Amino acid sequence: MVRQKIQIKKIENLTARQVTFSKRRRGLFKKAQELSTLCDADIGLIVFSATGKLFEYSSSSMMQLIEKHKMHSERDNMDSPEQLQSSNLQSEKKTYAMLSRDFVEKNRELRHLHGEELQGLGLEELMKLEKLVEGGISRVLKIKGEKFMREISSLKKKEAQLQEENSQLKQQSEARLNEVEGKNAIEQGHSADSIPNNRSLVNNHQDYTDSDTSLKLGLGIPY
Amino acid sequence: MVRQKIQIKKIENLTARQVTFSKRRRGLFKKAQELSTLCDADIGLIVFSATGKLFEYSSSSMMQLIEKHKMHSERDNMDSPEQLQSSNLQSEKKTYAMLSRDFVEKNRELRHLHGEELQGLGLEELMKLEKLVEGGISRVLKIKGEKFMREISSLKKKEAQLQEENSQLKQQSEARLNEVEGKNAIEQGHSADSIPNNRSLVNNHQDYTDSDTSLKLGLGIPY
DNA sequence: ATCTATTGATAAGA
DNA sequence: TTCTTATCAATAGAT
Repeated sequence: MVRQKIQIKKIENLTARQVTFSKRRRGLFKKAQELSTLCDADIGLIVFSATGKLFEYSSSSMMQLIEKHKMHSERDNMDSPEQLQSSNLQSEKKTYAMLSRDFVEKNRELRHLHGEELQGLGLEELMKLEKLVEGGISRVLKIKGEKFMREISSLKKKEAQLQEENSQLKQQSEARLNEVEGKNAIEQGHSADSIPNNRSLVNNHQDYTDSDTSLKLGLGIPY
Repeated sequence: MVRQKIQIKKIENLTARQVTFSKRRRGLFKKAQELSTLCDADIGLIVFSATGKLFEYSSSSMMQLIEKHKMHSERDNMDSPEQLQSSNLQSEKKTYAMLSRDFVEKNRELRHLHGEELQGLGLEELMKLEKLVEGGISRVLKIKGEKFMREISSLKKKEAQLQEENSQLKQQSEARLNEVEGKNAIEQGHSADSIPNNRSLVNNHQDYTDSDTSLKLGLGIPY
């Protein structure tokens, strides 16, 4: 189709045929892959060269694709009168058929809920669908709202606790400052370089059990 | 690849996707047929659209081709010692498993879109779901709105037509009244009990072709 | 393999 | 769906 247009008939020259096979095979596989990607299609392509070599492409699993294909062709052909097959096999086929029918159905519903393929529907159906999707979003929003509320209230609780702890720590700190100053006043002149109050600021609920502040702290915080 | 080069990724617009699917599918089948003819290759091509519709091409018999393919893949994979099960059965089992897994998945998604089984989901997932359902309802509402608009405009058109018809019928009626009165004036005394104007009000476009009113009526109303 | 002149395929729009 | 048209992509023939 280029330097000179070619006829679509078997290429007699072996070399030319092999070259063309290689080139066009690549082109074909590429096109198959593109179609599968662009249009979300499930594609299987099997090519046997004249020499019997196998080349294949499939967008998912060739096996699955072939099974799916079998189901389809069976469904199409099976209104024929000769069902001499084992009932086991028959029931399996029925199961397949039902599964695939159901599958197609569910897919359609899914696409509708996603807002696709709506052009063919009537006003009645669209309004039903609207109710359905509305119901869906309202429930989604409800759950989301509840989650947010829970998260917010838990955060508020934590905030309150932290503020409480904070103010109590301030009181504690001031109390200690007063205490230290008092002691310094009493011990004035006895030992000038003593450092009696280098404990950590928190984790001291056992200390000063006579202090109102420490008591509240120990009760209010679970961890 | 044309008016504008496109990215090879899923086409999001449904209509565009369907159109592209249709065009490229044809192109792909043509290329497959050409390769088969030119290079004497045995080719099978199976395409499932996103909606589950099957399209297929094969240069010989699809069944034969699939059998041939099975033999090849078996030779490649089955050099293991234990081929207790027929590969046929194995592949069928796998297909079952995949189908049912897919089925469960789709059902879960459906229930989520319906707003069910949301308790286990995290905030992130819920927000994604909200977007999804929002997109769905907005598309549903868009289509519904368009339908309503079309219906409304068609109703308005009909209303205008009916009003036009109405006013013309009024004119006609008055014209006839005048005519009758005129005739009565002329025929006064000749035959007192004649009833010359008891034809139906509508469906008389052939009558009074010399009357301006009737002429307009005949032109303006299509039925 | 690589190069290109040409034909073929096709995206966008009607 | 089908047609048209402007472009991009595939590829026949040569090297």
